[in-house]
Amino acid sequence: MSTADHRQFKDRLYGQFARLGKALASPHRLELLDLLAQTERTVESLAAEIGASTANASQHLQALRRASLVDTRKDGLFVYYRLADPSVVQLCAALRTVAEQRYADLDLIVREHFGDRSDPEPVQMDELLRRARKGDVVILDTRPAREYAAGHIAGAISVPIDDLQRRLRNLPKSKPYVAYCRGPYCVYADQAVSQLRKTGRQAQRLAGGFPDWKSAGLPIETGVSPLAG
Amino acid sequence: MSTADHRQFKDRLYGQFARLGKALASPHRLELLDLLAQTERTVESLAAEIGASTANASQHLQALRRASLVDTRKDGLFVYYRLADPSVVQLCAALRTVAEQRYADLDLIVREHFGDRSDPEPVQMDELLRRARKGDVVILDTRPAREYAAGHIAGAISVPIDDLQRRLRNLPKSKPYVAYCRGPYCVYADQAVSQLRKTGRQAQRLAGGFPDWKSAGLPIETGVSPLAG
DNA sequence: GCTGTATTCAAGTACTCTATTGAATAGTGG
DNA sequence: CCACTATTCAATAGAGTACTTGAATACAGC
Repeated sequence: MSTADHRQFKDRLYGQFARLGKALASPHRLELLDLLAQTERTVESLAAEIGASTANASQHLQALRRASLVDTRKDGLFVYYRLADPSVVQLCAALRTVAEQRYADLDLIVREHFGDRSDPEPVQMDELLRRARKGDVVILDTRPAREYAAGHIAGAISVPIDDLQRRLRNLPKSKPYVAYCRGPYCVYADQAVSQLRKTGRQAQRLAGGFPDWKSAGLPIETGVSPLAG
Repeated sequence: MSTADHRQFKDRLYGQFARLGKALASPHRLELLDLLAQTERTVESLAAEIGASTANASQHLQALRRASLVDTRKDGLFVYYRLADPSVVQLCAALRTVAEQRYADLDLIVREHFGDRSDPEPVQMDELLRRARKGDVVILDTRPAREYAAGHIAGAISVPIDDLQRRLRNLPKSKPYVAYCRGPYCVYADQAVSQLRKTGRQAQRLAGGFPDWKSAGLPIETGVSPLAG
């Protein structure tokens, strides 16, 4: 166990950790991970969502795969990418936490885009769980139907944000609403809350998104909604 | 809230997160963060420990500072670097967790350097806490005295690994030992366990290091040992 | 086997990051 | 004020990365 051996060990050890760091060093790759935290998806659909060419998205996805952060599954013509491990979600959450603690810029960017989000206050996850158990709340999943089908908060109904206006008439006016979406920086839930409140309904957004709920070990379901349409 | 606005928002948002990723993309910087998780240190001392030139270490430290992961304090001729926030420790821990889950290489590298660590089994943190409360264990902090002074497990005594051989005669032979150090990939605790067992003592290492213990919110103390010498 | 499509590969250019070297800066102690 | 030291800055060459373009691959359906 010479000094040189020891140095070589540390270089190799931290070299492995840096593989992960390198994979996290690109805005596009981080956005891809956030999308894959919802559900597996094809290259083309991911490329369209992040506003990059298919070839470029494919390259980034392969970089993530080389870093063992994602896996693939082939189905006919399509290659589906998915997160390789639940711990990846927690790694992304840890990144988010540090950024929120330390980057004033982040707060500025978010305020500029969302306006002041402090009214109404978001509902915390444990509070939503309590209210859901008492049954005095309607939980809206505002994500695309595919993502709802791949997993959603137990008891939530699927109302993709683009369908909300059309389906408003079928939603009760008396009950309070809690809307959620992909995560704290996703706009869907904010838009849903805004639309619901315009119609006189009581509505708040959930503090986190579905991945946060899931990795906290709170109750989830999969499959399509019996009320869908 | 046009599509273009939305894209610009996401680009800026993930750009901020990627600042963190970029900072984590270098083996040297990750090693520096692990060292700073123990205590604040000067540039030169960090440079020597990671085996890099002072100028090079300084550059990496400045990169970490630009990413807001570390802060500095000037004292006379020396600049002391320290972690900017406890959440940084948890970010490093999240990196470690994913690497352990996904990288078989990591396990190989560790086995090659440490040999088979499964004998004796490391003690988990909650178990050590229980045993410490009953008082039937001697907790050894094998890190350099400076790091012990900056913070250590409550009740631990400071025996830097280089002093252990010399101080063996003053350590009781009847009690069981638990040694800890900087973290799971630090050799000090393993070396201490090996030396203690050679003298017929019962000894195990702690599963994590001091930063893990601290960020788990378990009891800690600061200051020099009354028994030091 | 042929056609059409999703994905990957390969090549090229522009850009960024890394480590080294030697000089510049800022502060201490005489 | 001077000598000394810890740290940072500046300049460099080399390595690695990002995005684009166009071709190659692999598979489904006919």
